Amino acid sequence: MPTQYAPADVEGDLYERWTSAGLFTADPSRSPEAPAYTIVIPPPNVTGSLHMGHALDHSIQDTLVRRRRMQGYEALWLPGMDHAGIATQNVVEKRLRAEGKTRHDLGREKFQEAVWNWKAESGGSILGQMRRLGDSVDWTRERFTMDEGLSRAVLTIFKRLYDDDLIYRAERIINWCPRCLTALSDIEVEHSDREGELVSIRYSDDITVATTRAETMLGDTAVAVHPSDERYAHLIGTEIELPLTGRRIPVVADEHVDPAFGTGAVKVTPAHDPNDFEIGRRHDLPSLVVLDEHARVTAEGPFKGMERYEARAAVVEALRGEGRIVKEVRPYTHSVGHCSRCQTVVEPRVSLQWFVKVAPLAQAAGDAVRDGRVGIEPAELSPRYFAWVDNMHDWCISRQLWWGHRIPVWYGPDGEQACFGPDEEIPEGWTQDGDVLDTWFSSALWPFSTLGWPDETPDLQRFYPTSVLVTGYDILFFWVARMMMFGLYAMDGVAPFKTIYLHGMVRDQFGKKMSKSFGNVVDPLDWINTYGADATRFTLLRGANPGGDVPVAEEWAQGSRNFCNKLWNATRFALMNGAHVNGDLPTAYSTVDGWILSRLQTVIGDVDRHIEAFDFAKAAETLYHFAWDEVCDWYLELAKVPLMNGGDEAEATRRVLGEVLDKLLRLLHPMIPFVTEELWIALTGRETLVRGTAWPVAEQAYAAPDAEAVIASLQGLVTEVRRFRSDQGLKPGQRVAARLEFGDSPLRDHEEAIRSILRLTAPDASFAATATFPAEGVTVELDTSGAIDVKAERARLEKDLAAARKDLAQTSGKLGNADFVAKAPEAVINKNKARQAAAEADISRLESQLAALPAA
RNA sequence: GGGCGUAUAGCUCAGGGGUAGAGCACUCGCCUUACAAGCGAGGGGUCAUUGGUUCGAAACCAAUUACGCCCACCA
Repeated sequence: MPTQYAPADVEGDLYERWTSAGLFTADPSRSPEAPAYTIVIPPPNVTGSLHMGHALDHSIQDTLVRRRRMQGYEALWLPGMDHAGIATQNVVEKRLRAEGKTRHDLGREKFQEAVWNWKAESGGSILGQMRRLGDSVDWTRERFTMDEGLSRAVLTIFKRLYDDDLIYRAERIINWCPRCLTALSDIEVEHSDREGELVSIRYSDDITVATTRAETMLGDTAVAVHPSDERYAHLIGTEIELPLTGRRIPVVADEHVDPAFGTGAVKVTPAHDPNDFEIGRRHDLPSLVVLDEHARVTAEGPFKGMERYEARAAVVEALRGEGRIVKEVRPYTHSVGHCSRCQTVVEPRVSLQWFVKVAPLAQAAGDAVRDGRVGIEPAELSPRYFAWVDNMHDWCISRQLWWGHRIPVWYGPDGEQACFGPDEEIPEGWTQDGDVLDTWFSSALWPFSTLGWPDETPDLQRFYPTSVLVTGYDILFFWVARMMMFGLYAMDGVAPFKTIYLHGMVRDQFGKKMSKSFGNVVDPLDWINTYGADATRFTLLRGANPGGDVPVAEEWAQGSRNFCNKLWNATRFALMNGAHVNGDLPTAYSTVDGWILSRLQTVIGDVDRHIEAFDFAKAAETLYHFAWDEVCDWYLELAKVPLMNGGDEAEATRRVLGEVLDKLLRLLHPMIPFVTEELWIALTGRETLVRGTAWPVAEQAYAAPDAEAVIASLQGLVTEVRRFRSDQGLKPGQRVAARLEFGDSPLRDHEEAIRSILRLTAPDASFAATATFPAEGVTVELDTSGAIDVKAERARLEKDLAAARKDLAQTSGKLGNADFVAKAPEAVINKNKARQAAAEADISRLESQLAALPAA
């Protein structure tokens, strides 16, 4: 074995071996007594490539799934991709544009063909990247939202919702993207503050209104005031003449108007403003559409054909010419909606669209979490979830796109409309609705459509509901809430998952969001290539504190790589020394062996608890410190003595060392599968850790608090002497003669190990002790050849003395306080008493040592 | 306008009513026979501010200040 771990030499081979042996393949009929464990992967966009967010998301899921697999669960991690309607269509259209074409040049069918071709050719590169990460997904079950099976699920549920009157078509005001030329749902609109101009327009002698979108006045069909606003009471029910148009519009009274805002009078444009649309409905006002799908003015007159911003300026100019502008226009910051795909300012627009009636579905989705059938982790995010499901507007599901599931509604020659299921025959002469469904409609079915629904497949029976949904909190609304709605609806009230685990966003080392424009984006593949998949995963998992975002930095990936290398060398050392896992653990073993076995049990329990609690940072941290600080820094060093000596004790230690590494590698395997698999095979000579290898279970029989206390004491002594050696400038490898007096300290059995670890030799004829200090009940005299650094030694003693005095003052203060003695728990009092006594002893010892020190 | 959250070492973050922790960074010394991707020893924090509860507060409570995020149909 080389002295350094080279991930590239093992990762590809191992992954190939795992998949070709079918180790990730779940089987619904295998071991029916074993519980099922299911995770469906959040399907990445077919246009996408692996970014750090995926790497985090997948590392978490893989950790959960691999652990369950080791625990004997029939574990399924189902991969797949999303067709990502608008995003994918945009990409392909962009490619067409490069050839000077639009999708209309191709026509609908040819365009779809082009998208499919593009998908076949360059889509799904993320799947290859998932292999690089080591995702233990079941490739035999890969799905795509536009697959035949999943499309059937889409049509089936559409039909069912349609028949249940939960889907309807209506003319409503919707968010319209004038660039993508399609309707958008509420959550596809991102609001951000934008500088605009608020202009006040005198509509009549009595009424002035204010607006940031002056061009919409061309579509005004009323002016609204508050019903109890005395200023306007006499005008309610009258009509005024709308400037520039000559149209007469009524003055209506509506509760929505805030009399304290502006003039208390509002222009009403039902066709182009959501509020106004509602006012219009309440007062039966006409909706006058004055902007087309490109947001160009359609109203007859001088503005016709102008683009919206051009029209805005022109309208203001014209009004100014008529003396209608009150005061000057003033800058005004207000929130404006942008298309989440292309950042174009969204134009609210009345049009005929399809909607899901969400009230009953959202109610069920809320209840499932409220009554505890589904848990949200971390729980702090539940209020967000409730706020959303409890206030959700009807969901606009139609998109004026060509890439997606076409709405399964046909229109007959005589104006009839009917929804046909996937297996129904379409009557002659009927034409299908031209729109496609929102891409989130099909993703909402993902937890069961991927398992074969609507058919009662073995997969569906065995693996639904899924165990946990792992995703970023940013798509709680987009995806999670909708899966809840559709899952509960389609699966007779059985929620699609038992737990929703929401992780944070990956950020850079300063906590900044990764963004292309800021230039701080890290490509996980770069890390995988440089440091290995395990190091990449471990870095992410170490940062995954529940409820927090995950900062990462290149240096941290290096640290993780170093950790993998540490495991590599620890195992190398073990193999060089004959460690093995054959046969039962010895019944008799040393205190050192007993200590590490005892610590191992605690670590097993801790890691289990942390993973169950989705606390991957702590699980990783626990193993990192156990492996590095305890196993490598202490156990391996202490084990060297018996291993060198040979004999029965060496035999026992070889077995215990094998045991500790065996269990450690198993515990780490879900997080860092490659290096652990490689090392475990080398250590045990067995085939694989992935399947059929038990996840460790803590065994209380090995708990050994006495051994732990002895080793803690040994560590204290060794550290103390090392500190002296370091202060004295003694080189680590330099042998120093020493005399050790153990008294009745339990460390007396460990003299050989202590001498070995501290490079202490036996005193010879020339021995002249020049440093003496008791630590941990042991007196150590060191021969430093008469050349001790008095200044350094004085500094050391004085520092210790100051610390002891401070300690004494602190404890004495407490113990002299009657309230403290009366009210503090006994354990705390005893602890203080012990500290006080120790401090007193230290002070007298240090003082005499200082006095005995020769002058500098 | 609502909701949630955060202020702890240079950076990123854990912790938690009883002497302040980790990783990285930093200083010093080391190729000590698993590992220099390493080993050993260190330095560094009034735990945001102000009050309260308590024998004891960095931790609990309140207010303040400063950030962050989510939702929202303020013309």
